[in-house]
Amino acid sequence: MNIGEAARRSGLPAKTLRYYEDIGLIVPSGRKHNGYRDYSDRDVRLLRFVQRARSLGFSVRQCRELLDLYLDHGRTSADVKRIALERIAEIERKIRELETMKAELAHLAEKCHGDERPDCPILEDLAAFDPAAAEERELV
Amino acid sequence: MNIGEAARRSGLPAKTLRYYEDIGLIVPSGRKHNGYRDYSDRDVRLLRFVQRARSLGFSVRQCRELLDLYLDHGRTSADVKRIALERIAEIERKIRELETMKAELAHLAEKCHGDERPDCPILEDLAAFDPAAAEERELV
DNA sequence: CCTTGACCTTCCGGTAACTGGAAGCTCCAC
DNA sequence: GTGGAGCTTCCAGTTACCGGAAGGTCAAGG
Repeated sequence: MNIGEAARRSGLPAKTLRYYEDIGLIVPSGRKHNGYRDYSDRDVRLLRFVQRARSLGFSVRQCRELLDLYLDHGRTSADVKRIALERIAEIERKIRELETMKAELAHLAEKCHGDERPDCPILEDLAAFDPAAAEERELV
Repeated sequence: MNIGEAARRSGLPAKTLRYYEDIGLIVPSGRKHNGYRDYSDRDVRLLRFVQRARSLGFSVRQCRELLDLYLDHGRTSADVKRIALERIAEIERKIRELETMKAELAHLAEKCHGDERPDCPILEDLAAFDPAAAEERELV
């Protein structure tokens, strides 16, 4: 099938399919006489696999690993689980980071009147930032 | 002062200071006779301001807005607060997205034995992904 | 038979916010 | 005067694509 149909069936833009071919992630089975890419049903299954993995936040590199495991019948589920747990840990780190930012911002926003006057605790906080002190807090 | 000293005092790499000059975010007050960048204490204060704002996850574009407000004594705190609240909303969106990913992954990882056998619910989930059905779920 | 429009091709540039590195100049201490 | 640290500019690479230009292909309709 043509790239457009493969795009529709996989839920990915045609541009992305070309990109995945470029980087060697998923290369269509062949080309038609006219030079058009020819995707097989299997190709579409792999594309969907990657689409789902990407939607869970796996990087393209990780998708490649997962795809390799998927296609390797000698894999162990332990290998797959390890990647998933790493991804979970990564997500948790990111969430903690965002929660910290949110708490600091919320604290500042709360103190800000948000009126027509120029005085603003948010700007004052930004302006008072001392990297040396911040580093010490991090070391504690 | 030289770029190295300004970097130390602001907590940013020298490379970043050059980058900020390139994009016109913070341009050092002048140059010395030898062509070296010359940062003033005020420049360092602005660099710290940006460093702190970046650490709260503001984009460089948003940093520019905040910096403009900081330097505009005719600003209103309402403008600043609006930017902060937008950033908070953005953070909350991102956290929700990550929480969803984490929940799905955790669910899959839990079902996976993680042993030496190849059978793996994680890979099965990825392989069974149906973009049409996923889209319908989204529309609900 | 020709045209029109949808679809396909490749290639190039841009995104955000830097980071790394090469080639070359400057300054200071020994 | 020599060595090393620090400075300069410029170019390329990172991630995962997206937008667009220039041009080939195909099927349907007049």
